[in-house]
Amino acid sequence: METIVQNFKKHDLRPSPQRMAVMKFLLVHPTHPTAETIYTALSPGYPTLSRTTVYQTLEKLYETGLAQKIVIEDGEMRFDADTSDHGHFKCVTCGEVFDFFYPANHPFPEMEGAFEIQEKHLYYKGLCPTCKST
Amino acid sequence: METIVQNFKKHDLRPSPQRMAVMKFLLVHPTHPTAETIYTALSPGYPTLSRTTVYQTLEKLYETGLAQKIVIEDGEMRFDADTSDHGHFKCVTCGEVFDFFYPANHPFPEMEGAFEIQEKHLYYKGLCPTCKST
DNA sequence: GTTCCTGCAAAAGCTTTGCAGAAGA
DNA sequence: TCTTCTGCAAAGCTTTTGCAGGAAC
Repeated sequence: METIVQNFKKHDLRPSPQRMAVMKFLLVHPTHPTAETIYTALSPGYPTLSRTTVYQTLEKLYETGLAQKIVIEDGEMRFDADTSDHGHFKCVTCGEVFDFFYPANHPFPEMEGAFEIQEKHLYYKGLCPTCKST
Repeated sequence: METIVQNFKKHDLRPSPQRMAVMKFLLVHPTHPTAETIYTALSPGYPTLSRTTVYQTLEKLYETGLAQKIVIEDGEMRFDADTSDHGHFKCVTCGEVFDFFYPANHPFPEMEGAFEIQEKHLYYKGLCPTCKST
């Protein structure tokens, strides 16, 4: 909790109750939620919370590097407070998104020419164990 | 041209003029166009062409494996007639999408457990040589 | 006082769906 | 005939923007 406030201040983000709630939700639910999911989950506790605030908060978290923005399917942006390098797997049947990790020194393809790479994203699609066996 | 017709028939797709035009556009323009880009480009030649047809055609091409569906940014689906394994790089400044290739035997992270992987996507973001030097 | 933040309402952008007519098998 | 395909219009969803009031610094 303390840490969240400190991280916010470090990035010139005011630790408003709404922002704290969104960040806390991401930390407690590492399920790569969408903005809508977060909004729906937090609404009962923050009756006046608006989607606008959720969207803006998530964008801020992404800009400051406090969260990752994940795009696997069009039309749904997901967020992840785990900003370490890791991949994502989306089950095409149940829609759930799983993490998968790899060593820090894992070789990634190089690019020819003078490209400046800022983000690397890796995602797979397929069937999760549960859906596969059904 | 002949090949396109044959590929279509192989997958039970009728080679309508509209579909041929979309497929041909993808082959001639390996620039990962969006549905809108394709629609805009083809409209002059097919005055009655509708977005619906473009969207449906692209979906069909994806389902039959004749094209790849690429999602990097939310809100824009891109398509690529090159269905070989390769990565994509999107320049955050100019928006252009570049291909990058890697050896067929390039090691990709493994997943623990009984996941059935159907698609692997790799994309980078950053600055392209032109935008970097500007 | 000035800047940042919230949230309502509206707009925007991309994609999908319903449906009727046309074309092909 | 029966299935597939096209395309107009409308709807659907997610996300963004304009703006006014409020809070923090």
